[in-house]
Amino acid sequence: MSKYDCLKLDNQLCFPLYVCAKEIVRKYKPFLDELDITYTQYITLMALWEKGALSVKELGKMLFLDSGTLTPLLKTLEAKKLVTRTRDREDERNLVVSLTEEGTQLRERALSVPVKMGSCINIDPKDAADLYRILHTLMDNI
Amino acid sequence: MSKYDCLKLDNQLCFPLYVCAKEIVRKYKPFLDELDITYTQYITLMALWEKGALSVKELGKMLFLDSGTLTPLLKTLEAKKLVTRTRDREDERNLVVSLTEEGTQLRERALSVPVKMGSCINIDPKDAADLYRILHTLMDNI
DNA sequence: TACAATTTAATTGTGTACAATTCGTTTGCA
DNA sequence: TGCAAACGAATTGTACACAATTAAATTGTA
Repeated sequence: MSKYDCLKLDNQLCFPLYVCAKEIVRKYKPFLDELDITYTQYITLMALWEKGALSVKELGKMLFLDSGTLTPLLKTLEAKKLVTRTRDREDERNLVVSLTEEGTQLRERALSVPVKMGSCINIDPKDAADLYRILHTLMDNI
Repeated sequence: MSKYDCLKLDNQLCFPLYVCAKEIVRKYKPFLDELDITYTQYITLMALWEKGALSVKELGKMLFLDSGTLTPLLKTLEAKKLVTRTRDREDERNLVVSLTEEGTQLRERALSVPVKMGSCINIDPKDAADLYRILHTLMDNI
């Protein structure tokens, strides 16, 4: 019961959030290694698999990432021949990121990732639902 | 209702976790800037304020970080004159990290950080309690 | 229609993160 | 007691993450 209690790690909400996020991303690693992609590349591909093609700005908005992170990441995905990067003819400021044939096909192999993750996370279904809701509420308030 | 639904960003649990952790750490930035420290340096100091002195190994266990992250971070804190790094006389393999006078004093100024964060996060108290419990359960299972 | 303001990516610089490896110290045991 | 195994930190290499700045293209407006 000290005035410093609010500075104890155990009383923080952000710290376990930060740890869980890191550790779960780490859990993904062996499964993503099989696809030769990182977690950030994985969520980028998820956005593209769903939407087909997106500008860097749209990707940034969906993934909460800026061009400083996305530009080198997209160049890496291009080097892996999973996406193409082309300027929008209508507005040359926009860079359009599209899936290649190979990038589209990777979706099939990626189907196993959520399955494998599901069986190694071990969370109560109700907790998962609560967590999902609370995190989305939090995201909206930020 | 496609077989690819499990690969939609909206159906992920890890993605909002990753986003919320990042965005909340970003919310800390202006307040931590005033103390001239980063978020990772902040949680390191929190561990030290609570325990006094810790080896790199103990810090790593508390913070879920390895020496690859901690070694340069602790050298930075040492350069800022907030901690000292000395080898344990009993076992020269251990590096003991201790607070300097200045590092100890920083605790006073840090007291305002949780206060300021509390008023800019805006989360229902029951949700906060649920989130805290669920994240700790998750941490234990990883 | 010039040109300032805005928009979008790219770049630069700093600071994590972590896997894998290396290095010095200590421990265990043959 | 000598030496292999284990241990703890440091190092190396790769990949984010983001603030701040720059650069190119477009838009709005006087």
